[in-house]
Amino acid sequence: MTSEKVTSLEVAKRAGVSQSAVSRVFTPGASASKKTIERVRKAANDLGYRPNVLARAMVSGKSRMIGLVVAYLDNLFYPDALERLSNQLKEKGYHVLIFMASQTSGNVDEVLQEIMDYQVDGIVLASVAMSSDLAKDCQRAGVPVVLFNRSQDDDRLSSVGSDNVSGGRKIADFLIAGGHKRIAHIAGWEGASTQRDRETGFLSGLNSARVELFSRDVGNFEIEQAREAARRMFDRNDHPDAVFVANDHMAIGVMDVLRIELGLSVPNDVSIIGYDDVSAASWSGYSLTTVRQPAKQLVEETVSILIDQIEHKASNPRRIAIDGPLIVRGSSRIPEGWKNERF
Amino acid sequence: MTSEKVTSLEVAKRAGVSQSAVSRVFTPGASASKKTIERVRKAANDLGYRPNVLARAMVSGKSRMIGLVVAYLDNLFYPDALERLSNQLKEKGYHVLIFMASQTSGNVDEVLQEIMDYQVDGIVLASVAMSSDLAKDCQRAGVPVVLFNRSQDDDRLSSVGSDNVSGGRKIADFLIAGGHKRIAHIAGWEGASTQRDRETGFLSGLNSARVELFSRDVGNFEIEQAREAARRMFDRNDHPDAVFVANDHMAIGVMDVLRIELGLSVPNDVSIIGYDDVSAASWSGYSLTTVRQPAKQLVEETVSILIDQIEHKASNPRRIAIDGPLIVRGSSRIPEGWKNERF
DNA sequence: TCCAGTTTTGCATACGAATGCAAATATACC
DNA sequence: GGTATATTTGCATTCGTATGCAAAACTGGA
Repeated sequence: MTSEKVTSLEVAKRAGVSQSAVSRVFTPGASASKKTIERVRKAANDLGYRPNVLARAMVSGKSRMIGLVVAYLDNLFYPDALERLSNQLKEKGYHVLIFMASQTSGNVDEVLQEIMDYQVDGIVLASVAMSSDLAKDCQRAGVPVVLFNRSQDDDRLSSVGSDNVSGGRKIADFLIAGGHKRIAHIAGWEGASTQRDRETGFLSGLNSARVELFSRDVGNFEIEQAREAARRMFDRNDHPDAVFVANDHMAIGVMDVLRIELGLSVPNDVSIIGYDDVSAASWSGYSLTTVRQPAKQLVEETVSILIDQIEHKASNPRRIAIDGPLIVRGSSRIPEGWKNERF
Repeated sequence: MTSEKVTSLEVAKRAGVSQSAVSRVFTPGASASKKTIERVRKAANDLGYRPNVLARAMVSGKSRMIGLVVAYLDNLFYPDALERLSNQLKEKGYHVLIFMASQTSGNVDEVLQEIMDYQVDGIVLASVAMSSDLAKDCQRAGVPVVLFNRSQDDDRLSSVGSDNVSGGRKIADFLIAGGHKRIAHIAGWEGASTQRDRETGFLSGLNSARVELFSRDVGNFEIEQAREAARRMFDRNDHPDAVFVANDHMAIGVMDVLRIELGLSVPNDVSIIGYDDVSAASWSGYSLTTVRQPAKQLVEETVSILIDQIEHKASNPRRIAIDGPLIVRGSSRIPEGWKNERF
């Protein structure tokens, strides 16, 4: 009745071989004769034996776990990425130990310590940054770190994201081509590199056309704060005729406020553009024009970097920015003769 | 440069004590003198020592990891629950090892085996079922299992969910009180206990009022399938004047189809009711009437059961169904004189 | 059949921390 | 101060598996 785990020793006895033989049968690349393999497999099956990953980790030094720290789980971009990440890592024989970081707060370092306690083989920080000290610790411990959808000026850290500057610029170009005159921006959390880059690209786009930003507010990547920002921004006679909202999650909240609370028409009165292309952006209720972050590729790169560093000791961090297309939908006025890149 | 993990032995040397002393300082409830505690703490700090959870797990038999299997991560109900679960477990010193199950498929058992390989102390199956054989294995291995938002007729398994029968009935009562005459249902995946229970309650409610179900289709808890179900259901002259959609995730897709593709007015032409009360249900764009699943309480119960069974050896499985209130919003015609339970 | 070369096997040890036991030390009380 | 009791300490072992090393068992060739 009580816990009875089957060990390699028991399998060994039953198969009439040594414990090492059993271990070798379950270790890819180790040498064992056909006969032993067969007998051990049989005994293992009879007893329902499976190798203990933890014990294995102790001696090999590889836990086959990847630590993931994630913040904005209510933004569907992240659950989607999480699912992909977990599946792809599973293919490679790794699994995900998950940790929540409370948004913009500074508890990330503490959480990272806890992660390291589990001897993870690698770490993914999704939309979260870490202190320089910790980065040093990770490097010292030989644990590769990948920043997902955020970058940081620390050459010990790899990062994977989309080209946010280029994305921001595309949005500006598109809005200007659409003839908008009063272009506004609702920012995410200003501490985030994604926010800074998107805004930089956006402003440089406006600047090239000698257009000034009409108004600006901050939503901190939180839907409720974005709604409030929208209310403030439109609580005056001359409101913007276009708003770039720093991600889809907030953009959706903003659209609700504009259309339902304020009775404005999107895109006739105001064009809205988001960023990410989360699934809700393509729902017909929103039909949100946005810049797509290619989640599949982002995750593939993330996994590839991790595996390279863990298994091949490729130790130089990589920084990757993948270009994402503008996905034009119904939430924005479409410039004359605009050829849709994709739908 | 290379990986240099600090061990308790090194700390011991530096502090001039034995390895056991170090261990005791870091083991709550073990005895150590003030002096040793102080010296060990100091040495540990200097060296940046932190106990290795895996080594600890080997000897104690407790990994302080909980395995979580989850399927519908695109339904925000689950990311929300995941976040709560992770946070609450963290409070208790546990962490979550996450695994994806591809929806209605049968790969859950395989995934569970992988989970057990990590010697998790407990398992949560979110919206996923397991084979009876596996349940036996878990019990034999002393690993408690909690089914979250799904139940199963196996008295070895605990389950936590809302009272779906009662919820379904509330919806029927409400629609009938609202004077609806052609009441339809779009079901989730019919293999799920939640689906069966919600529908049972719903039908029994209709039955009590001698109302027959007007039409029925299946969306399998997938938004795209729900949309198609809605198109089929409304592709005729006499369509329903009310639809109970088995969860909010699908209901939102259904509303989009009805309002935007078919030009119907909700709730004037048709009332829509969902189930879960995910955050999007309260967005003004949808304002969906729904039955709330009290996620906070559900997770609290889940954690409480797990901890009880792990730490107190309380070995009798518990089955919990928490009643959820009907949240009346704008997507449904409101009966005369209806007193809103809550908003 | 015998030998060199190759493959397979078992022994012993390591990974890092927790813990039962007995010895050593500290504390209390008279 | 002395004895009885309580607390702290170190030693040695344990958890389950992987692996270097040397012995053993095969293989093929002459």
